[in-house]
Amino acid sequence: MPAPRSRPHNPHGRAGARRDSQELSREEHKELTRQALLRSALRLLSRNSFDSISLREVTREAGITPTAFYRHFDDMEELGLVLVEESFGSLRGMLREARSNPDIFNDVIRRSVEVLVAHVRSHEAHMRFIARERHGGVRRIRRAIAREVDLVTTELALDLAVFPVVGKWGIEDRRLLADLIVELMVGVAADMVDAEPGEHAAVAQRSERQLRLIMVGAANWRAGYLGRDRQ
Amino acid sequence: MPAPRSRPHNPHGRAGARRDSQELSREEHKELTRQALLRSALRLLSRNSFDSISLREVTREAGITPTAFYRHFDDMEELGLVLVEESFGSLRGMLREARSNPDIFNDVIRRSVEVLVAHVRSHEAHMRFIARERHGGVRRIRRAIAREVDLVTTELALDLAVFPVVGKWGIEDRRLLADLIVELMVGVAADMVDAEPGEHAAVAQRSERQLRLIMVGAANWRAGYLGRDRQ
DNA sequence: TGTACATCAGTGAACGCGCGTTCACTGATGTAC
DNA sequence: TGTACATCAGTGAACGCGCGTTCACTGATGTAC
Repeated sequence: MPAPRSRPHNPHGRAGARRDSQELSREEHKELTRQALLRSALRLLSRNSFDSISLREVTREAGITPTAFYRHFDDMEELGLVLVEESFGSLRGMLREARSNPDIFNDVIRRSVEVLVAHVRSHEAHMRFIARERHGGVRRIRRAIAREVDLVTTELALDLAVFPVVGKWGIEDRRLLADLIVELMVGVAADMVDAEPGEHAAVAQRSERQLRLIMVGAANWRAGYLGRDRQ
Repeated sequence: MPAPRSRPHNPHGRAGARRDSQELSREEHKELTRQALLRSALRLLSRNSFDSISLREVTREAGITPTAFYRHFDDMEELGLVLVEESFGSLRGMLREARSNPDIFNDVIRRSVEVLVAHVRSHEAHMRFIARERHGGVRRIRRAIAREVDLVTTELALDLAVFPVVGKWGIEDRRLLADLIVELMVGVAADMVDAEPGEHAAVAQRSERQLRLIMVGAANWRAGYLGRDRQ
């Protein structure tokens, strides 16, 4: 006869079950489980792509039964869309700050790369998810990521207005430049999450130099180069 | 009682079974089936990522039984690696030609973009596969794609030696530039396979202008910009 | 040319397994009085 | 403060299904004589 379990459905059990149940409200407890599901999915996504991980795997990893999943998300796709939001949540703020902070105005390029590198290090799983699913097999997730990348690009294009030379360009040309920079940044993030931690510095240095090359191009850009004659 | 089938295992049956069996050797017939498996996988990969399509789906699409798959490949991963080879096979030759052909030397940028765009149009499924699996969930396939992209980059870096200004750079700096260009090109291919055909021209024009911006950067590049002081 | 035999691409049944989703349920937490 | 009841996060059994891989097989193609 198995010993009776007084608390049969606390997924945060492991070590702290009793404390959880004594200290957390039902609402807080539910939120913890939700976070556990999201973290579990991210963990599985570091080895597989989104459309190949299963609802059951995620719940197993989170320590709850498959059925309980539906208390938190309608299906896996909804969970995936939340992961997209999470992934861009803090990143956009940090990038904007890196560009606007007057202290670092003098070397925006180096600082922007540093911010990105730091973000990739501290949010590795999220960034890998973005790199993996940006062109992945789930249309709605691809679209959600494209929308977020688009927002970052638009913000960068606006911020470029305060820079010398580039600031005098039209918004369309600034967007072209912003698009190029963002594409490079996404590529750098993708390279980093796939590289050994020891290679991070080399990847960062390479991308910084590439970014400088782009800026040299921008600084020496004349209307003719851009094919304005076609507009 | 079902009618007896005189040719029970010709997967190319559909319309031409009799002709196949009369005209093709066993070896040729096997090759046709192999091609059918590869094409079926590509078709499925336009909607899902590699690690979520199943061996059974591929054989169903190809019109053979699951068991027969093993006459052609050890497992799905081996088939995937063949797809990587196929995807880069013709592309590398075309890109090299676009750069070396003297007739087009005068506008290498425009012609390179045109070649890429034409290739994406005519090999859409292959290019989507590359974009999707470049950061996808199967390590060996990621590695195989990275190796191929690396080869393209190395070849471009070598060919850049014959260009004015850039030709005088060291191989490392040329590789940095080549890497930037290839990253942009891969991004363009990924954008195109995800875009409506009607948007292809706009994507191509945007990338051509971005490529010109990079070239302006290269033309005006001085050692100091590159952070040579660190080497 | 015909015959006897070898090869091997493709078949079809079978296996154990993990999947997503349903359902009625349990029992701790929360609320009304 | 205590009691009776409502809520609802998580349970566990059950379902039908598609999966990868095994196995012994079939019969057309290929080869030796």
